[in-house]
Amino acid sequence: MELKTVDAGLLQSRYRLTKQRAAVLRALGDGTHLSAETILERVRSEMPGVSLGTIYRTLDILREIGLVQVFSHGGSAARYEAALEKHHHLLCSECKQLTNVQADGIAQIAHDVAENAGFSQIDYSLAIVGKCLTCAAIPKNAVT
Amino acid sequence: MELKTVDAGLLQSRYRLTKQRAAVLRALGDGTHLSAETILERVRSEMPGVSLGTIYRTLDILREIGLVQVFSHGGSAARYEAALEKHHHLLCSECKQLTNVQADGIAQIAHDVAENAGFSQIDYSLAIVGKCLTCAAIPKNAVT
DNA sequence: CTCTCTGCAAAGCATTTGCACATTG
DNA sequence: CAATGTGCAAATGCTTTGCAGAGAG
Repeated sequence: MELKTVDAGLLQSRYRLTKQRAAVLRALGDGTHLSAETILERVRSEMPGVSLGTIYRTLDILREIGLVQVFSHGGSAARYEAALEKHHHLLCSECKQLTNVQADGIAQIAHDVAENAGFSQIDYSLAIVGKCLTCAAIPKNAVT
Repeated sequence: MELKTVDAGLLQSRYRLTKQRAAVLRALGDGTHLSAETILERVRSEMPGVSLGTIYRTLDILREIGLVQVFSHGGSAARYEAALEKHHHLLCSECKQLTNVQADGIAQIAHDVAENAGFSQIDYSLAIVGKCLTCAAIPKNAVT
């Protein structure tokens, strides 16, 4: 992801390009599925004093503009990542590891269903949950 | 959904069939996408004094046994419903109304992707988010 | 009778928000 | 300079939990 593209995205919107927002974008650039807390740490490493509130506010704006994709499924903290290309998520129910996957055909189905219901501004996300190879190999009573 | 089936499900497990659990099952029987709070109200109408903690504990057990399906997407409260048949969800981003939809073809795709990754015990859920007809008709600056 | 469950209230966690000051364009 | 963004800390909302007494099998 080019930072210029990102900056442009921000600039085209009614939002200002601040140091903090640039830092959040940089933090997102080289990682996937980061929690707000992790992003805060990354941003603080180069800019101490940034607050968690700002991280959340920024992430929300970025999501609104379409630069960030959020994975929020189940009770735990949401995960954020740069919106590079549409993809879906494979989540291990045991170790909670998230993997990006392509799943062609979903777009068509989702749009059909949504348009049929009269919905507009359609988005969709498929979460596939299961037990990954590694976790499947671990006996139930294994001591961690 | 037959209550007997449900009871059997509970009995087959290591869990006891208490008045509260039966009441939660009854509350779920004739509704969809209920929040824990709503379920609490319903249960209390016939059994005052039940606590929210018990509702959550019960719902979690029912989910574990497979009698209840949970929809938990984004920040707001989770929604619970009896696990009748596999379906997906259409969520209005404005009014948060949830609708069940069928989406054939997803099962195949999800299984292919997951098996390809070596996953087992596969489950999946597709959430389609958009703006419903009603909300699309409301102008942005409408005064509520 | 023993083991599990419940109500209560407090705690926990992720996220949001009000406010006065700092910063951007 | 006017409008927007930020840090801080308190508030919120949903969910979980410890505990002592109640209930199921």
